[in-house]
Amino acid sequence: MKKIIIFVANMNNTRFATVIHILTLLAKSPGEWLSSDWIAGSIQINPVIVRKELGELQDQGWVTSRKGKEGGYTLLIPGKDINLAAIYKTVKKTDVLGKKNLNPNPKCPIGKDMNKELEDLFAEIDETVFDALRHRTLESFVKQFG
Amino acid sequence: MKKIIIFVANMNNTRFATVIHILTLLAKSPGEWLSSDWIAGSIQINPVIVRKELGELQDQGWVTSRKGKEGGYTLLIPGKDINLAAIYKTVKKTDVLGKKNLNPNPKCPIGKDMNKELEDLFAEIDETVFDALRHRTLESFVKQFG
DNA sequence: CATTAATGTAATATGTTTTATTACAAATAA
DNA sequence: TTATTTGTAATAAAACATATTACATTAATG
Repeated sequence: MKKIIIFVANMNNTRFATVIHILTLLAKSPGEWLSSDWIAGSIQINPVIVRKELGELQDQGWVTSRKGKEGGYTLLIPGKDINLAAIYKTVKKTDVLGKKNLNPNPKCPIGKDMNKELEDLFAEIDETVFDALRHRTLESFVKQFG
Repeated sequence: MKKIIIFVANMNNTRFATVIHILTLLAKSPGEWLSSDWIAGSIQINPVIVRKELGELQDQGWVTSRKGKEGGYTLLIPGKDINLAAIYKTVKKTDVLGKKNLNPNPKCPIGKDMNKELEDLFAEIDETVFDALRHRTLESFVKQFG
């Protein structure tokens, strides 16, 4: 699947939950082909959303798909090779601390430098989250399920 | 200002940026009364938004206000006594990793436990962010400005 | 080779959240 | 008394997220 992404505005707030749910199901059934309809039934969301997220997971090289009868999706790599920071990055569209205001007043001595200072702070906090997620893997997450 | 909050649905994505901007301006002018209009002019957002955020900052006990001519807002406590985790908590409405899906399928062995597992993970990441923000203060943030 | 079932994706609709705006009562300085 | 400011409700507009419909394409299988 090839995509040229010009600009994606939407930050889907349930995307991390959705994607880790999808990956958990796939990791629990290695070698099997799960359909978007079946996966959607577990999450109880629309199957088109599931297919879209699976498109991103294919872009990451984690998943492949098969069309037609008996088709579906399956994991290409073991869960221990997918860490949660990488999963988060596939769905993350805004900084952890949110968005900056677009036009702080350049004539105000504070306003003119605000976004530069926030840039540094926001980047640092994002890194903190990545660090915390990096040492966790899909495998360790999946192991928690009975 | 007393409020009974039944349920607040809105998570304003620029709220952290807005609130830290407001607090920075107040901290840079100790003892002065800044109007919501003047503050809004620095951020270049609507003054009503500024007054709403200042309402929350008053609830925290950090700020007080004065109505009427020559009125405005001023800081009640020094910037070193306000840490960024506390600021984040005043505006935070969702977990860092986002929202959970509402109704994972209880008949699915994965679906039925998903939100419990996500709950733990999401709480842990939130704590990580609080920890990173806790050792920074408004004072240290403000000092960065020329 | 017709049928069935699945992905991939566009287009559209609906719902939710965020931000801005309008309006005005209440307060207060001068 | 006038001018100015907060506090807040109500509404509007914009942005974002999710769901739905539709259908071309692909592939297994009887």
